[in-house]
Amino acid sequence: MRFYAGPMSAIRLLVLGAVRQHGRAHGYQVRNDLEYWGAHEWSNAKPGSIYHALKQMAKQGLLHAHEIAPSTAGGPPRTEYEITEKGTEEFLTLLRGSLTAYDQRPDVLSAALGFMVDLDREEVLELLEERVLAIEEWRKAVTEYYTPEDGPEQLGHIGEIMNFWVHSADTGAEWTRGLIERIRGGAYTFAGEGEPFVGVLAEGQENPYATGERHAGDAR
Amino acid sequence: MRFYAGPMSAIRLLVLGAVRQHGRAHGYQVRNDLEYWGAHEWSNAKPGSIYHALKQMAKQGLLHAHEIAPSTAGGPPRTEYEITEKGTEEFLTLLRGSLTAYDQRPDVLSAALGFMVDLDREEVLELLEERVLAIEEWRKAVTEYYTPEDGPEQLGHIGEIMNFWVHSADTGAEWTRGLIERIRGGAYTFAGEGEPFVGVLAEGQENPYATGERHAGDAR
DNA sequence: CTGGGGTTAATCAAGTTTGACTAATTGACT
DNA sequence: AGTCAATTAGTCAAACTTGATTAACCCCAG
Repeated sequence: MRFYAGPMSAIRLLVLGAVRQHGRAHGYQVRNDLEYWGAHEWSNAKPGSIYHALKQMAKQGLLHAHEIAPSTAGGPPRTEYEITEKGTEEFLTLLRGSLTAYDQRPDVLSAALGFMVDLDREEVLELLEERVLAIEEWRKAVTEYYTPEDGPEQLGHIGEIMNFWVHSADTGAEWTRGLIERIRGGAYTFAGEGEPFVGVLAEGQENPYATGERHAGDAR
Repeated sequence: MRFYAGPMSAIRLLVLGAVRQHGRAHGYQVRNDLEYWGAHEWSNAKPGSIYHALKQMAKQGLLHAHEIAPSTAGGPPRTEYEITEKGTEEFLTLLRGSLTAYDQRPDVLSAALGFMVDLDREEVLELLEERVLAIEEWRKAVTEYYTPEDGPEQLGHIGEIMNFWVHSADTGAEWTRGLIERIRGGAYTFAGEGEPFVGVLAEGQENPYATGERHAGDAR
């Protein structure tokens, strides 16, 4: 059921999606877009990780690297990337998987939410319904497995750990149901429904959510 | 507000705590305890990470390594570790920080729950109250910062990302309040309250939650 | 016309995480 | 006596992440 073999962080999805929306993008542009979405707050989208992901995915044929174009706006020459056919497939696979699978890493779902409008409304609804089912199954498996024969008191305070997971699963499912309702009710503009929502910064546009001072407490 | 500089994963807290409970432990013992607590399901407590953490923390003086003792039960010779004074301090700092700080990584809180009984009941209550406050502050900062002047509709579907964080924060705070009530109501046995709950496997005791087949769906 | 500060863009070393692998010993079954 | 599987214990290369640093270029105050 795991769609992608390897560490399932959000970075690949984020970078692939950013490059895809631009058509052609260099690292700094990707970095800026992700910052615009606040991704540096809730995911590991830091410069090093972004450049690493770009190179790695270029090596794997998911991106095509256009060798150094001289910068038009100061700074060192830059490498531009375009998504390949294989990369697009990977993007869609990751996106569908991240919407469906419950792996309790909030960054993965957050990233997927940012790109969900790249799919059909109907498909997103199906995927989210599947997500709810996956959460419910997960919950059932966990509670059955971790309940000792002689009652849950046997676990002592350790039981609070399970309690916490289960609570997270339940509230996660509840939230997903809410999202399903909003989408079913006509919210947002999905693929093939006309003018898409613009989520990238145009060349030269200033970033209202620019980085710098942390503003959201200590949350990473 | 961040108590520990460096990647705030749960592994150091888990390993320090496991060694501490044993008094003296080798890597495999730690690995087994963490498995017993289900930590391999909800954290990065995999063999490689555990052995790495042991070595690293020994290098940093948090653990003292007793060089190779011949194994008494098969397998290659093993290195035993004891926690040092510095290590105990670090453990308590990490533990307090993990209970207090809201960094939305469920594994950190889970690990802390497992060790909370190593502190006084009163202190845990204070730390958890502080956690609730931290969550509320975080929420306020995020909603204020990410609300465009011309109304939240401007964000389009991207707003669902924030909505998701905020929902997680709210339900996290709610759960914490529930835990506070249970603890205040006398649940569990904390430091200095007599017979502590035994959370480690004795030498030779079989592990009822032994690893192997994944049982909890695809959750990592 | 120069040199310090900011912006653009990317690199690097150090540390961490991962999944797969190695290796030693026991015990059980031939 | 031999060997095969399971258990015990740990190592390793490859990949990933991080924070700091580098490097090119622009602007403009002095």
